[in-house]
Amino acid sequence: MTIPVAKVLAALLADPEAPRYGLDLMKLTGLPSGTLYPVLHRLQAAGWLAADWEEVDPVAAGRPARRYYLLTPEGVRAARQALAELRALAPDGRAWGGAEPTGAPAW
Amino acid sequence: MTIPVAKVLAALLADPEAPRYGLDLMKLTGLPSGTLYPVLHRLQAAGWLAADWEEVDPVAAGRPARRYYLLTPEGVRAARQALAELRALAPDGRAWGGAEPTGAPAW
DNA sequence: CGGCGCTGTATCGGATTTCTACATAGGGTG
DNA sequence: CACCCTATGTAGAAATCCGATACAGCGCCG
Repeated sequence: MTIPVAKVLAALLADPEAPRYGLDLMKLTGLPSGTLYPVLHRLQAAGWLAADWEEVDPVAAGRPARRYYLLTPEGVRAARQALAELRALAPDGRAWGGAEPTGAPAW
Repeated sequence: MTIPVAKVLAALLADPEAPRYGLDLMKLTGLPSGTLYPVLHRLQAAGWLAADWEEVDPVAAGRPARRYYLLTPEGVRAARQALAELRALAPDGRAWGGAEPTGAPAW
């Protein structure tokens, strides 16, 4: 898990039913294409993400066909857990239990 | 910002007055030394972290001297903001506003 | 007294990941 | 025809992570 990957997962998880495409995710996450597309490919390879070409006539639509991405059921589970771990890492209050200060330096 | 860096900042921010040393942070964050020490060095270079050797006689103490790390005032501010951004990225509910589903694929 | 484990800090090098450019390709506009 | 927009994607350099390894001294055990 890296932060760009987490951003992509968060965007997809915002509405797990809604298919997203690359340019869409670039705007949602703020990631450049050179980061986003490799991430999407890796998520596919991991089986977290399914991809399909939009079935549209580019000429009629007046734009290139999009490649739509949707989290797999496994991807939804995994993404939820990954984000939960991230959340645990960045606590709101100082919930960082454990370990009293270990000792004072000489200063 | 990367996740290991965030872990270090979170550990230091749990009690910003408490000086921490390497092995301490390794246990708190779960990071291996090969990750932690470079992170600490980078944070120092960025001016977020101050470091000082413990002034203790290793023989008397029965252990090696520790190198204590403490967030600078700027480091505290920056760390708080960095963690706040991370938190915003991993929302609890689907607070991921903006952008309705952009369109439906053919499937 | 030799070996092992513990505390502590630290570097090296391979693998992974990020990001700045650039590439491609078609449509619309001035 | 030049230029911008949508859209996906690759190449190469730089940053980063992490397992392995290093070093050094102390204490313990047989």
